[in-house]
Amino acid sequence: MVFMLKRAVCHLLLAICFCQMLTANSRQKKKSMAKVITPRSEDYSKWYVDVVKHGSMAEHSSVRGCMVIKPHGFAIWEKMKGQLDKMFKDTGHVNAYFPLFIPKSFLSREAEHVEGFAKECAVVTHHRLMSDPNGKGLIVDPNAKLEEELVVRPTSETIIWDTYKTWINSYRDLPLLINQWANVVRWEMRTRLFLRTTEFLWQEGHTAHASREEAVEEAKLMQKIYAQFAEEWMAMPVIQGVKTANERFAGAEDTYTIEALMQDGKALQAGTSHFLGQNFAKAFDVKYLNQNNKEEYVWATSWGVSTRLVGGLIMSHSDDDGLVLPPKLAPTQVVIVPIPKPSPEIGEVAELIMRELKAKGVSVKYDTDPKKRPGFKFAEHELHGVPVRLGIGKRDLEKGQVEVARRDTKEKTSQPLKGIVCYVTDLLDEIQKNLFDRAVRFREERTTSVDNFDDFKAVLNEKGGFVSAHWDGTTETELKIKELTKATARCIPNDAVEEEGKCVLTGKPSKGRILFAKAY
RNA sequence: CGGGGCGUGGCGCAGUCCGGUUAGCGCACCUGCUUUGGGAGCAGGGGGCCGCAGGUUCGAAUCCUGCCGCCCCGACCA
Repeated sequence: MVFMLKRAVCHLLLAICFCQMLTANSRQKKKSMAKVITPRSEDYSKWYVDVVKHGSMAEHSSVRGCMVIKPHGFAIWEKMKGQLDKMFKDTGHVNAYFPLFIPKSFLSREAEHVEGFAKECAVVTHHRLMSDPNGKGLIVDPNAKLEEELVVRPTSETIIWDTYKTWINSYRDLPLLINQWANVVRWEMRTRLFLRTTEFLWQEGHTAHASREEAVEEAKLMQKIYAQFAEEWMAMPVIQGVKTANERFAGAEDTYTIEALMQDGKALQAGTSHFLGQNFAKAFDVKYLNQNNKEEYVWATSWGVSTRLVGGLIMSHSDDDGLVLPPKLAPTQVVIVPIPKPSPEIGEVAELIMRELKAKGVSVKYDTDPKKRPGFKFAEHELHGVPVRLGIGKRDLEKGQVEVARRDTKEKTSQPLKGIVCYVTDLLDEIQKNLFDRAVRFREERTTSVDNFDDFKAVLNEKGGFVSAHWDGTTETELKIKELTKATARCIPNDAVEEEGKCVLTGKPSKGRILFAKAY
């Protein structure tokens, strides 16, 4: 009896303590944790814009559809660019630069290519402005009309193949493996920060080869490189596959793609590599003399990834507290926050840690801003996606430890100062891996095989993600599916197995499954 | 191009329906003091042709007409 009473009292005490903790907690929350990010569950689009904004990635400019990439966002792009550029060069490519302007007539040389891009081109018609004779401001000088209008490049195949014509004469000039980093303009009707802007930054590789086989091999190689980059650096798992005829690049014989799945269950085409056959060689009359002194058209590829990848990066890992960046692409990998403010003692320890981390190639910052308090800094670095935060205060120094907070799981632990550098470098590796594994798990949960159209629709509506289904191989069916479900054929995966089946829509025979999804 | 929304100090908004002191509030900024282990408090201070152009009126951020711009949702696309 006494025992039971004791227990009851004990419970009561516990309950009271718990209550107090709760109130204290929620009071604190209400008072200090000003949430600036709309939760994903509430409004995914708004969440995305909030993360971009508060992560200091980019903002809308005063020009419709165009964004300003801010230093933090640009630093991430620069890291991506640096790694990709290295991978291109390691596989024998060199960089060059071709003009922003393309004569209008060039674009029409390759029939399908025009068809694909004509509707979204910005066109330069004049080369001079003048004061408005009727008042203030400037007008386009009607006397300064261009003889041939210039198109702002939506992609550079035409201007590049016009140039290659003069560069390629013999089989000795092949293969020609060139890449350019550039901006392009596509006048889209609807834009979204990073994912689809009127002007965007990208790289475009354009290669010329002596044989079909070699060109196909090149296109596939670049797909592999993109996939490797996405997975190892962005921690963004991708499906490698080939596009259906309908989704193919305008002017290509085959388009190889990497497709990623975003947290809202929509697919993102993250990079494409095209086997162009001899289409552009024929359109621009690019021939070479083979070893038998016979003229032949060259075989071509083109491949590109853009600042859209940054959007993919954000939507793969970030959460309701802001950006989450994979350590390999984070401009700052570790931040040290003095608690409550910088002091000589903390500074000494911070300098020591920084020196050792930098020696190991880790980018680290010591946040000495005296005007911001620790809590503010915590929130700010979380919004910016800094993978690891070290908190050092007087209590830590006394115990010879530091507080380690990881951004991906938001776990906080105290670690001994001794060996902290190894701990942190290991932790960065672990975070990189965890982000990738987490994204793979998410994609697996959101990839569903279906065998009839009712299930197909139900899966798309209820859980989204990739739907793996049989398809009869016709564009007609593909379009019908799109009309009925808004889902598009993302790709025929490279690792698809041969499997007899029936088309999910028409019931006609099919030899394998392909992936469908609603897409960005 | 259709549908919706918005335009007011650097940023975010209220005020507009129903016209009437000196156009408010929060954040940020400047000064000072007190603070500092999860977005500090107090006091004082600076900053506005209310998107543009006409009109109605004694009087317009507010009403009317026209224009411009941006965002969101769709159709087109990376």
